[in-house]
Amino acid sequence: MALKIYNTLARSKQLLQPIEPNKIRLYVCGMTVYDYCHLGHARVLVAFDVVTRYLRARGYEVDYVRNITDVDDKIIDRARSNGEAFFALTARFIAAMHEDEARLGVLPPDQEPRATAHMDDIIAMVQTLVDKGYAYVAANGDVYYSVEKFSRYGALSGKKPDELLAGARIETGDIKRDHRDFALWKAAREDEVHWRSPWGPGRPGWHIECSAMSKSCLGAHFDIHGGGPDLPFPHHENEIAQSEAANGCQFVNYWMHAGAVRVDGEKMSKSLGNFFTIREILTEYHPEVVRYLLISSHYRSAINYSLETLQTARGALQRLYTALRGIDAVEIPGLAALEEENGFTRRFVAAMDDDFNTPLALSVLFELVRELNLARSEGEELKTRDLARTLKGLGAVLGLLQQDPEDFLKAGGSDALGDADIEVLLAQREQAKRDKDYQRADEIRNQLKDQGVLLEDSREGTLWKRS
RNA sequence: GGCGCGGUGGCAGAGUGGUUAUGCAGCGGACUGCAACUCCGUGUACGCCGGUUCGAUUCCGACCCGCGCCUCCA
Repeated sequence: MALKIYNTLARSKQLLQPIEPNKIRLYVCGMTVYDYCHLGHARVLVAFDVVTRYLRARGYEVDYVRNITDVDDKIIDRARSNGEAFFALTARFIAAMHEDEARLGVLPPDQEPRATAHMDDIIAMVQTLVDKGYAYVAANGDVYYSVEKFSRYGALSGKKPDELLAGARIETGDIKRDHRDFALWKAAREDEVHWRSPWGPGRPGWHIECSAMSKSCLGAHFDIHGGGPDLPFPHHENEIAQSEAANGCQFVNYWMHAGAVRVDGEKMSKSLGNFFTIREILTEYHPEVVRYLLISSHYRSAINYSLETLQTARGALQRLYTALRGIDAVEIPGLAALEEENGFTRRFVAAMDDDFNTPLALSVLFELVRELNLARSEGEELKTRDLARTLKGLGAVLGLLQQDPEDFLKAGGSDALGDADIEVLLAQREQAKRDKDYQRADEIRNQLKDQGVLLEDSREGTLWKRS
Protein backbone atom coordinates (compact mmCIF):
# COMPACT_ATOMS: atom_id res chain seq x y z
CA MET A 1 0.00 0.00 0.00
CA ALA A 2 2.89 2.31 -0.47
CA LEU A 3 3.71 4.05 -3.68
CA LYS A 4 7.35 4.75 -4.36
CA ILE A 5 8.69 7.23 -6.87
CA TYR A 6 12.23 7.69 -8.05
CA ASN A 7 13.15 11.24 -7.24
CA THR A 8 15.88 12.71 -9.43
CA LEU A 9 16.70 15.15 -6.67
CA ALA A 10 17.33 12.37 -4.14
CA ARG A 11 18.67 9.88 -6.69
CA SER A 12 16.61 7.19 -5.05
CA LYS A 13 13.08 5.90 -4.71
CA GLN A 14 11.02 7.61 -2.07
CA LEU A 15 7.64 7.05 -0.55
CA LEU A 16 5.09 9.35 -2.10
CA GLN A 17 3.80 11.66 0.59
CA PRO A 18 1.44 14.27 -0.81
CA ILE A 19 1.51 17.78 0.56
CA GLU A 20 -2.25 17.57 0.96
CA PRO A 21 -3.69 14.16 1.82
CA ASN A 22 -4.88 12.22 -1.24
CA LYS A 23 -4.13 15.10 -3.55
CA ILE A 24 -1.30 15.32 -6.04
CA ARG A 25 -0.32 18.45 -7.83
CA LEU A 26 1.70 17.54 -10.90
CA TYR A 27 3.44 19.78 -13.39
CA VAL A 28 5.04 18.42 -16.55
CA CYS A 29 7.07 20.40 -19.04
CA GLY A 30 5.26 20.19 -22.33
CA MET A 31 6.26 21.17 -25.79
CA THR A 32 7.84 24.15 -27.37
CA VAL A 33 5.56 24.41 -30.36
CA TYR A 34 7.60 24.97 -33.48
CA ASP A 35 7.36 21.53 -35.08
CA TYR A 36 5.45 18.26 -34.93
CA CYS A 37 5.75 15.97 -31.90
CA HIS A 38 8.26 13.19 -32.27
CA LEU A 39 8.49 9.86 -30.47
CA GLY A 40 10.51 11.41 -27.68
CA HIS A 41 7.61 13.74 -26.93
CA ALA A 42 5.26 10.78 -27.15
CA ARG A 43 7.25 9.00 -24.51
CA VAL A 44 6.93 11.84 -22.02
CA LEU A 45 3.27 12.28 -22.90
CA VAL A 46 2.50 8.60 -22.40
CA ALA A 47 4.70 8.20 -19.31
CA PHE A 48 2.91 10.94 -17.42
CA ASP A 49 -0.43 9.87 -18.78
CA VAL A 50 0.18 6.51 -17.13
CA VAL A 51 1.33 8.24 -13.96
CA THR A 52 -1.86 10.29 -13.74
CA ARG A 53 -4.10 7.37 -14.67
CA TYR A 54 -2.50 5.20 -12.04
CA LEU A 55 -2.52 7.84 -9.31
CA ARG A 56 -6.21 8.41 -9.98
CA ALA A 57 -6.92 4.69 -10.01
CA ARG A 58 -5.18 4.56 -6.63
CA GLY A 59 -7.60 7.12 -5.33
CA TYR A 60 -5.59 10.30 -5.53
CA GLU A 61 -7.11 13.48 -6.79
CA VAL A 62 -4.62 14.69 -9.38
CA ASP A 63 -4.32 18.20 -10.70
CA TYR A 64 -2.26 17.65 -13.81
CA VAL A 65 -0.73 20.70 -15.45
CA ARG A 66 1.21 20.47 -18.68
CA ASN A 67 2.32 23.70 -20.21
CA ILE A 68 2.82 24.86 -23.75
CA THR A 69 5.80 27.05 -24.42
CA ASP A 70 4.58 29.20 -27.24
CA VAL A 71 7.18 31.93 -27.23
CA ASP A 72 10.81 31.13 -27.78
CA ASP A 73 13.76 31.84 -30.06
CA LYS A 74 13.22 28.68 -32.06
CA ILE A 75 9.63 29.59 -32.76
CA ILE A 76 10.66 33.03 -33.91
CA ASP A 77 13.34 31.56 -36.17
CA ARG A 78 11.00 28.97 -37.60
CA ALA A 79 8.26 31.48 -38.29
CA ARG A 80 10.75 33.70 -40.04
CA SER A 81 12.19 30.95 -42.20
CA ASN A 82 8.70 29.70 -43.04
CA GLY A 83 7.54 33.19 -43.85
CA GLU A 84 4.67 32.40 -41.51
CA ALA A 85 3.09 34.61 -38.89
CA PHE A 86 4.32 33.81 -35.39
CA PHE A 87 0.90 33.09 -33.90
CA ALA A 88 -0.24 31.17 -36.96
CA LEU A 89 2.73 28.84 -36.54
CA THR A 90 2.15 28.19 -32.87
CA ALA A 91 -1.58 27.70 -33.38
CA ARG A 92 -0.86 25.18 -36.10
CA PHE A 93 1.51 23.07 -34.02
CA ILE A 94 -0.63 23.26 -30.92
CA ALA A 95 -3.51 21.85 -32.92
CA ALA A 96 -1.24 19.14 -34.33
CA MET A 97 -0.04 18.22 -30.87
CA HIS A 98 -3.59 17.89 -29.61
CA GLU A 99 -4.41 15.59 -32.49
CA ASP A 100 -1.35 13.45 -31.87
CA GLU A 101 -1.90 13.04 -28.16
CA ALA A 102 -5.58 12.25 -28.62
CA ARG A 103 -4.70 9.51 -31.06
CA LEU A 104 -2.22 8.05 -28.59
CA GLY A 105 -4.95 7.88 -25.99
CA VAL A 106 -3.28 10.50 -23.83
CA LEU A 107 -5.87 12.16 -21.63
CA PRO A 108 -5.75 15.95 -21.70
CA PRO A 109 -4.14 17.61 -18.70
CA ASP A 110 -6.42 19.44 -16.27
CA GLN A 111 -4.74 22.70 -17.09
CA GLU A 112 -2.70 23.56 -20.15
CA PRO A 113 -1.25 27.01 -19.60
CA ARG A 114 0.49 28.87 -22.39
CA ALA A 115 3.39 31.18 -21.81
CA THR A 116 1.86 33.95 -23.90
CA ALA A 117 -1.25 33.88 -21.73
CA HIS A 118 0.76 34.28 -18.52
CA MET A 119 2.89 37.24 -19.46
CA ASP A 120 1.81 39.20 -16.38
CA ASP A 121 2.82 36.34 -14.08
CA ILE A 122 6.15 36.03 -15.84
CA ILE A 123 6.92 39.73 -15.66
CA ALA A 124 5.88 39.84 -12.01
CA MET A 125 8.21 37.00 -11.13
CA VAL A 126 11.12 38.58 -12.97
CA GLN A 127 10.42 41.80 -11.12
CA THR A 128 10.42 39.96 -7.80
CA LEU A 129 13.78 38.43 -8.64
CA VAL A 130 15.19 41.82 -9.53
CA ASP A 131 13.75 43.33 -6.35
CA LYS A 132 15.21 40.59 -4.20
CA GLY A 133 18.60 41.00 -5.78
CA TYR A 134 18.66 37.66 -7.60
CA ALA A 135 18.53 39.26 -11.00
CA TYR A 136 19.98 42.28 -12.74
CA VAL A 137 19.14 44.32 -15.78
CA ALA A 138 21.87 44.35 -18.40
CA ALA A 139 22.78 47.34 -20.51
CA ASN A 140 20.81 46.12 -23.51
CA GLY A 141 17.56 45.57 -21.63
CA ASP A 142 18.00 41.85 -21.03
CA VAL A 143 17.37 40.64 -17.49
CA TYR A 144 19.62 37.89 -16.12
CA TYR A 145 19.45 35.58 -13.16
CA SER A 146 22.56 35.78 -11.06
CA VAL A 147 23.49 32.18 -10.34
CA GLU A 148 26.06 33.00 -7.68
CA LYS A 149 23.27 34.41 -5.51
CA PHE A 150 21.59 31.03 -5.25
CA SER A 151 23.71 28.77 -3.10
CA ARG A 152 21.79 25.56 -3.81
CA TYR A 153 22.36 25.88 -7.55
CA GLY A 154 23.24 22.51 -9.11
CA ALA A 155 21.49 20.30 -6.55
CA LEU A 156 19.22 18.61 -9.06
CA SER A 157 21.79 17.85 -11.74
CA GLY A 158 24.63 17.13 -9.33
CA LYS A 159 26.75 19.98 -10.53
CA LYS A 160 28.83 22.14 -8.32
CA PRO A 161 28.43 25.85 -8.97
CA ASP A 162 32.16 26.55 -9.01
CA GLU A 163 32.85 23.68 -11.36
CA LEU A 164 30.37 25.15 -13.77
CA LEU A 165 32.33 28.33 -13.38
CA ALA A 166 35.70 26.66 -13.78
CA GLY A 167 34.89 25.33 -17.21
CA ALA A 168 33.99 28.76 -18.47
CA ARG A 169 35.67 30.61 -21.25
CA ILE A 170 35.98 34.34 -20.78
CA GLU A 171 33.97 34.99 -23.86
CA THR A 172 30.73 36.05 -22.26
CA GLY A 173 31.19 39.55 -23.51
CA ASP A 174 30.05 42.39 -21.43
CA ILE A 175 26.36 41.59 -21.12
CA LYS A 176 26.33 38.82 -18.52
CA ARG A 177 28.24 39.23 -15.30
CA ASP A 178 28.88 35.52 -15.05
CA HIS A 179 28.70 32.99 -17.84
CA ARG A 180 26.39 30.76 -15.74
CA ASP A 181 23.77 33.47 -15.60
CA PHE A 182 20.74 32.88 -17.77
CA ALA A 183 18.16 35.16 -19.32
CA LEU A 184 14.89 35.83 -17.55
CA TRP A 185 13.86 38.42 -20.07
CA LYS A 186 15.19 39.18 -23.53
CA ALA A 187 14.92 42.59 -25.11
CA ALA A 188 13.17 42.46 -28.46
CA ARG A 189 15.07 43.07 -31.61
CA GLU A 190 13.43 45.02 -34.39
CA ASP A 191 10.02 43.75 -35.51
CA GLU A 192 10.14 40.68 -33.30
CA VAL A 193 7.15 39.54 -31.36
CA HIS A 194 7.29 41.28 -28.00
CA TRP A 195 5.47 42.31 -24.83
CA ARG A 196 5.76 45.49 -22.81
CA SER A 197 7.71 45.24 -19.61
CA PRO A 198 9.43 47.45 -17.03
CA TRP A 199 12.64 46.76 -18.94
CA GLY A 200 11.26 47.66 -22.32
CA PRO A 201 9.65 45.54 -25.04
CA GLY A 202 10.82 41.96 -25.01
CA ARG A 203 9.97 38.32 -24.35
CA PRO A 204 10.63 35.81 -21.58
CA GLY A 205 13.77 33.71 -21.42
CA TRP A 206 13.41 29.97 -21.73
CA HIS A 207 13.00 28.87 -18.11
CA ILE A 208 10.96 31.54 -16.42
CA GLU A 209 7.65 30.60 -18.03
CA CYS A 210 7.54 27.27 -16.20
CA SER A 211 8.28 28.87 -12.85
CA ALA A 212 5.55 31.45 -13.40
CA MET A 213 2.94 29.06 -14.83
CA SER A 214 3.43 26.34 -12.25
CA LYS A 215 3.02 28.90 -9.49
CA SER A 216 -0.07 30.31 -11.11
CA CYS A 217 -1.68 26.91 -11.66
CA LEU A 218 -0.48 24.91 -8.66
CA GLY A 219 1.05 27.31 -6.18
CA ALA A 220 4.61 27.97 -5.08
CA HIS A 221 5.11 24.47 -3.66
CA PHE A 222 3.72 21.34 -5.27
CA ASP A 223 4.26 17.59 -5.34
CA ILE A 224 5.68 16.32 -8.61
CA HIS A 225 7.46 17.97 -11.49
CA GLY A 226 8.24 15.92 -14.56
CA GLY A 227 9.80 16.16 -17.97
CA GLY A 228 12.09 14.68 -20.56
CA PRO A 229 15.60 13.34 -20.09
CA ASP A 230 17.36 16.47 -21.22
CA LEU A 231 15.62 18.83 -18.84
CA PRO A 232 17.30 18.35 -15.44
CA PHE A 233 20.03 20.66 -16.63
CA PRO A 234 19.72 23.45 -17.32
CA HIS A 235 15.96 23.84 -17.49
CA HIS A 236 14.83 22.36 -14.20
CA GLU A 237 17.88 23.54 -12.34
CA ASN A 238 17.06 27.04 -13.43
CA GLU A 239 13.41 26.65 -12.54
CA ILE A 240 14.40 25.71 -9.01
CA ALA A 241 16.70 28.70 -8.76
CA GLN A 242 14.01 31.06 -10.00
CA SER A 243 11.09 29.68 -8.04
CA GLU A 244 12.81 29.17 -4.72
CA ALA A 245 14.49 32.54 -4.86
CA ALA A 246 11.30 34.33 -5.82
CA ASN A 247 8.91 32.44 -3.55
CA GLY A 248 11.14 31.79 -0.60
CA CYS A 249 10.02 28.20 -0.16
CA GLN A 250 10.73 24.75 -1.51
CA PHE A 251 9.56 24.42 -5.09
CA VAL A 252 8.94 20.72 -5.76
CA ASN A 253 9.02 17.54 -3.66
CA TYR A 254 9.57 14.90 -6.36
CA TRP A 255 11.31 15.30 -9.69
CA MET A 256 10.59 12.67 -12.33
CA HIS A 257 12.42 12.35 -15.64
CA ALA A 258 11.64 10.04 -18.52
CA GLY A 259 14.38 8.17 -20.37
CA ALA A 260 15.54 8.84 -23.89
CA VAL A 261 14.23 7.37 -27.10
CA ARG A 262 17.07 6.20 -29.27
CA VAL A 263 17.50 5.37 -32.90
CA ASP A 264 20.46 3.20 -33.81
CA GLY A 265 21.90 3.77 -30.36
CA GLU A 266 21.78 7.54 -30.62
CA LYS A 267 19.38 9.83 -28.89
CA MET A 268 16.46 10.83 -31.04
CA SER A 269 16.51 14.58 -31.15
CA LYS A 270 15.77 17.49 -33.33
CA SER A 271 19.35 18.66 -33.33
CA LEU A 272 20.54 15.28 -34.63
CA GLY A 273 17.76 15.24 -37.18
CA ASN A 274 17.08 11.55 -36.58
CA PHE A 275 13.59 11.90 -35.21
CA PHE A 276 10.38 10.24 -36.24
CA THR A 277 7.20 12.21 -35.80
CA ILE A 278 4.22 10.66 -34.12
CA ARG A 279 1.98 11.19 -37.10
CA GLU A 280 4.51 9.57 -39.37
CA ILE A 281 4.60 6.43 -37.24
CA LEU A 282 0.83 6.36 -36.89
CA THR A 283 0.38 6.03 -40.62
CA GLU A 284 1.94 2.57 -40.29
CA TYR A 285 1.04 1.43 -36.81
CA HIS A 286 -1.99 1.45 -34.58
CA PRO A 287 -1.70 4.07 -31.83
CA GLU A 288 -2.01 1.44 -29.12
CA VAL A 289 0.96 -0.39 -30.59
CA VAL A 290 3.05 2.74 -30.21
CA ARG A 291 1.70 3.16 -26.71
CA TYR A 292 2.50 -0.44 -25.87
CA LEU A 293 6.03 -0.01 -27.16
CA LEU A 294 6.53 3.00 -24.92
CA ILE A 295 5.10 1.25 -21.88
CA SER A 296 6.90 -2.04 -22.41
CA SER A 297 10.09 -0.68 -20.93
CA HIS A 298 10.41 1.25 -17.70
CA TYR A 299 9.80 4.98 -18.11
CA ARG A 300 13.28 5.90 -16.88
CA SER A 301 15.30 3.56 -19.08
CA ALA A 302 16.41 4.31 -22.58
CA ILE A 303 14.29 2.76 -25.26
CA ASN A 304 15.44 1.84 -28.71
CA TYR A 305 13.11 2.56 -31.57
CA SER A 306 13.09 0.32 -34.61
CA LEU A 307 10.69 -1.47 -36.89
CA GLU A 308 11.53 -4.65 -35.05
CA THR A 309 10.61 -3.33 -31.62
CA LEU A 310 7.36 -1.93 -33.01
CA GLN A 311 6.56 -5.24 -34.64
CA THR A 312 7.19 -7.08 -31.40
CA ALA A 313 4.94 -4.66 -29.55
CA ARG A 314 2.24 -5.38 -32.08
CA GLY A 315 2.54 -9.12 -31.60
CA ALA A 316 2.30 -8.81 -27.84
CA LEU A 317 -0.78 -6.58 -28.01
CA GLN A 318 -2.39 -9.01 -30.41
CA ARG A 319 -2.08 -11.71 -27.83
CA LEU A 320 -3.88 -9.58 -25.28
CA TYR A 321 -6.63 -8.65 -27.69
CA THR A 322 -7.01 -12.22 -28.94
CA ALA A 323 -7.83 -13.25 -25.39
CA LEU A 324 -10.62 -10.67 -25.24
CA ARG A 325 -12.01 -11.63 -28.60
CA GLY A 326 -15.60 -12.71 -28.59
CA ILE A 327 -16.21 -11.77 -24.99
CA ASP A 328 -19.13 -9.41 -24.67
CA ALA A 329 -18.41 -5.92 -23.54
CA VAL A 330 -18.02 -5.83 -19.82
CA GLU A 331 -18.29 -2.91 -17.46
CA ILE A 332 -14.94 -2.05 -15.98
CA PRO A 333 -14.77 -1.87 -12.21
CA GLY A 334 -12.31 0.30 -10.37
CA LEU A 335 -8.90 -0.82 -9.24
CA ALA A 336 -9.93 -1.10 -5.61
CA ALA A 337 -12.80 -3.43 -6.46
CA LEU A 338 -10.54 -5.55 -8.67
CA GLU A 339 -7.96 -5.82 -5.94
CA GLU A 340 -10.38 -7.71 -3.78
CA GLU A 341 -11.20 -10.07 -6.59
CA ASN A 342 -7.89 -11.56 -7.53
CA GLY A 343 -4.19 -11.80 -7.04
CA PHE A 344 -3.41 -10.56 -10.52
CA THR A 345 -4.60 -7.12 -9.61
CA ARG A 346 -2.67 -7.15 -6.38
CA ARG A 347 0.51 -8.04 -8.26
CA PHE A 348 -0.26 -5.41 -10.85
CA VAL A 349 -0.63 -2.81 -8.13
CA ALA A 350 2.57 -3.93 -6.43
CA ALA A 351 4.43 -3.50 -9.72
CA MET A 352 2.99 -0.07 -10.38
CA ASP A 353 3.55 1.01 -6.81
CA ASP A 354 7.25 0.43 -7.36
CA ASP A 355 8.00 3.55 -9.36
CA PHE A 356 5.46 2.71 -12.07
CA ASN A 357 7.05 -0.54 -13.21
CA THR A 358 4.94 -0.99 -16.32
CA PRO A 359 6.96 -3.89 -17.84
CA LEU A 360 6.38 -5.92 -14.71
CA ALA A 361 2.72 -4.87 -14.65
CA LEU A 362 2.38 -6.04 -18.25
CA SER A 363 3.85 -9.42 -17.39
CA VAL A 364 0.99 -9.86 -14.92
CA LEU A 365 -1.46 -9.18 -17.73
CA PHE A 366 0.06 -11.99 -19.77
CA GLU A 367 -0.18 -14.43 -16.93
CA LEU A 368 -3.78 -13.43 -16.50
CA VAL A 369 -4.35 -14.04 -20.19
CA ARG A 370 -3.06 -17.56 -19.91
CA GLU A 371 -5.53 -18.29 -17.16
CA LEU A 372 -8.28 -16.60 -19.10
CA ASN A 373 -7.60 -18.70 -22.19
CA LEU A 374 -7.55 -21.81 -20.07
CA ALA A 375 -10.83 -20.96 -18.40
CA ARG A 376 -12.39 -20.23 -21.72
CA SER A 377 -11.30 -23.48 -23.32
CA GLU A 378 -12.75 -25.32 -20.37
CA GLY A 379 -16.03 -23.55 -20.72
CA GLU A 380 -15.85 -21.75 -17.40
CA GLU A 381 -17.86 -18.78 -18.49
CA LEU A 382 -18.07 -16.99 -15.20
CA LYS A 383 -14.36 -17.19 -14.61
CA THR A 384 -13.65 -16.16 -18.17
CA ARG A 385 -15.80 -13.10 -17.81
CA ASP A 386 -14.29 -12.13 -14.50
CA LEU A 387 -10.79 -12.40 -15.86
CA ALA A 388 -11.78 -10.42 -18.93
CA ARG A 389 -13.11 -7.67 -16.68
CA THR A 390 -9.85 -7.62 -14.78
CA LEU A 391 -7.83 -7.58 -17.97
CA LYS A 392 -9.79 -4.67 -19.37
CA GLY A 393 -9.72 -2.87 -16.05
CA LEU A 394 -5.96 -3.17 -15.65
CA GLY A 395 -5.43 -2.37 -19.32
CA ALA A 396 -7.40 0.83 -18.84
CA VAL A 397 -5.03 1.93 -16.09
CA LEU A 398 -2.27 1.76 -18.69
CA GLY A 399 -4.43 3.25 -21.40
CA LEU A 400 -4.40 -0.05 -23.29
CA LEU A 401 -7.07 -2.47 -24.51
CA GLN A 402 -9.46 0.38 -25.15
CA GLN A 403 -10.43 -0.84 -28.61
CA ASP A 404 -12.93 -3.40 -29.70
CA PRO A 405 -10.82 -6.56 -30.11
CA GLU A 406 -12.19 -7.30 -33.56
CA ASP A 407 -11.44 -3.76 -34.72
CA PHE A 408 -7.92 -3.90 -33.36
CA LEU A 409 -7.09 -7.28 -34.83
CA LYS A 410 -8.50 -6.42 -38.21
CA ALA A 411 -6.72 -3.09 -38.38
CA GLY A 412 -3.27 -2.30 -39.65
CA GLY A 413 -1.06 -4.35 -41.87
CA SER A 414 -1.61 -3.96 -45.55
CA ASP A 415 -4.96 -2.74 -46.69
CA ALA A 416 -4.60 -4.16 -50.17
CA LEU A 417 -7.70 -6.20 -49.48
CA GLY A 418 -10.80 -4.57 -48.07
CA ASP A 419 -12.92 -6.18 -45.37
CA ALA A 420 -15.68 -6.88 -47.88
CA ASP A 421 -13.28 -8.65 -50.25
CA ILE A 422 -12.09 -10.77 -47.39
CA GLU A 423 -15.60 -11.72 -46.39
CA VAL A 424 -16.35 -12.83 -49.93
CA LEU A 425 -13.31 -15.09 -49.98
CA LEU A 426 -14.18 -16.43 -46.56
CA ALA A 427 -17.65 -17.38 -47.76
CA GLN A 428 -16.16 -19.20 -50.72
CA ARG A 429 -13.81 -21.03 -48.41
CA GLU A 430 -16.66 -22.03 -46.10
CA GLN A 431 -18.44 -23.55 -49.07
CA ALA A 432 -15.30 -25.37 -50.14
CA LYS A 433 -14.90 -26.74 -46.64
CA ARG A 434 -18.50 -27.94 -46.60
CA ASP A 435 -17.81 -29.66 -49.88
CA LYS A 436 -14.67 -31.21 -48.33
CA ASP A 437 -12.70 -29.49 -51.06
CA TYR A 438 -9.77 -28.83 -48.77
CA GLN A 439 -7.43 -28.08 -51.57
CA ARG A 440 -9.57 -25.14 -52.62
CA ALA A 441 -10.04 -24.07 -49.01
CA ASP A 442 -6.28 -24.04 -48.39
CA GLU A 443 -5.71 -22.21 -51.61
CA ILE A 444 -7.95 -19.39 -50.42
CA ARG A 445 -6.31 -19.39 -47.03
CA ASN A 446 -2.85 -19.11 -48.58
CA GLN A 447 -3.98 -16.42 -50.94
CA LEU A 448 -5.25 -14.38 -47.99
CA LYS A 449 -2.11 -15.06 -46.03
CA ASP A 450 -0.04 -13.68 -48.85
CA GLN A 451 -2.05 -10.50 -48.58
CA GLY A 452 -1.56 -10.23 -44.86
CA VAL A 453 -4.78 -11.83 -43.66
CA LEU A 454 -4.57 -14.71 -41.21
CA LEU A 455 -7.46 -17.09 -40.63
CA GLU A 456 -8.53 -18.90 -37.53
CA ASP A 457 -11.15 -21.61 -37.81
CA SER A 458 -13.27 -22.12 -34.76
CA ARG A 459 -16.51 -23.83 -33.89
CA GLU A 460 -18.39 -20.59 -34.26
CA GLY A 461 -16.90 -19.90 -37.68
CA THR A 462 -13.78 -18.48 -39.16
CA LEU A 463 -12.13 -15.45 -37.58
CA TRP A 464 -9.52 -13.38 -39.30
CA LYS A 465 -6.99 -10.71 -38.55
CA ARG A 466 -4.42 -8.72 -40.38
CA SER A 467 -0.83 -9.69 -39.75
C1' G B 1 37.50 16.62 -17.96
C1' G B 2 32.87 16.98 -14.34
C1' C B 3 28.17 14.59 -13.03
C1' G B 4 25.04 10.41 -13.96
C1' C B 5 22.96 5.80 -16.16
C1' G B 6 23.55 1.04 -18.13
C1' G B 7 25.85 -3.85 -19.91
C1' U B 8 20.59 -10.15 -18.47
C1' G B 9 19.11 -16.26 -22.74
C1' G B 10 18.32 -15.38 -30.63
C1' C B 11 15.68 -10.35 -29.94
C1' A B 12 12.88 -7.13 -26.49
C1' G B 13 12.69 -6.49 -21.30
C1' A B 14 11.76 -7.05 -15.57
C1' G B 15 13.85 -8.83 -11.23
C1' U B 16 16.39 -11.29 -7.25
C1' G B 17 21.78 -13.18 -2.19
C1' G B 18 20.10 -19.75 -2.84
C1' U B 19 13.76 -21.36 -5.97
C1' U B 20 9.56 -20.04 -13.28
C1' A B 21 9.80 -13.09 -14.90
C1' U B 22 7.05 -11.80 -19.19
C1' G B 23 6.51 -11.11 -24.68
C1' C B 24 8.32 -12.35 -29.63
C1' A B 25 11.13 -16.10 -32.23
C1' G B 26 12.79 -21.61 -31.97
C1' C B 27 12.01 -26.83 -30.68
C1' G B 28 8.68 -31.17 -28.97
C1' G B 29 3.58 -32.50 -27.85
C1' A B 30 -2.02 -31.81 -27.49
C1' C B 31 -5.97 -29.67 -30.34
C1' U B 32 -7.12 -29.23 -35.93
C1' G B 33 -9.14 -32.14 -42.38
C1' C B 34 -4.40 -29.36 -42.60
C1' A B 35 -3.35 -24.83 -40.33
C1' A B 36 -4.03 -20.73 -37.19
C1' C B 37 -5.52 -19.54 -32.22
C1' U B 38 -4.98 -21.86 -27.55
C1' C B 39 -2.83 -25.15 -23.96
C1' C B 40 1.33 -28.35 -22.00
C1' G B 41 6.57 -29.08 -22.09
C1' U B 42 11.34 -27.11 -23.52
C1' G B 43 16.61 -22.72 -23.12
C1' U B 44 22.84 -24.80 -18.51
C1' A B 45 21.00 -15.69 -19.43
C1' C B 46 23.03 -12.52 -16.25
C1' G B 47 30.34 -7.72 -19.58
C1' C B 48 35.46 -9.09 -17.34
C1' C B 49 38.56 -9.88 -12.90
C1' G B 50 39.01 -10.01 -7.81
C1' G B 51 36.61 -9.71 -2.76
C1' U B 52 32.63 -10.61 1.06
C1' U B 53 29.51 -15.09 1.84
C1' C B 54 28.02 -21.82 3.14
C1' G B 55 26.28 -19.69 -1.59
C1' A B 56 26.39 -13.76 -6.10
C1' U B 57 23.67 -12.35 -12.00
C1' U B 58 22.01 -9.86 -7.38
C1' C B 59 26.53 -6.79 -2.22
C1' C B 60 31.83 -4.36 -2.45
C1' G B 61 36.27 -2.88 -5.45
C1' A B 62 39.06 -2.49 -9.98
C1' C B 63 38.71 -2.91 -15.21
C1' C B 64 36.47 -3.04 -20.26
C1' C B 65 32.45 -1.38 -23.28
C1' G B 66 28.03 1.60 -24.44
C1' C B 67 24.99 5.82 -23.46
C1' G B 68 23.07 10.60 -21.40
C1' C B 69 23.73 15.65 -19.45
C1' C B 70 27.44 19.54 -19.05
C1' U B 71 25.08 24.30 -25.68
C1' C B 72 19.10 24.45 -28.38
C1' C B 73 16.59 19.64 -27.74
C1' A B 74 11.23 15.54 -24.45
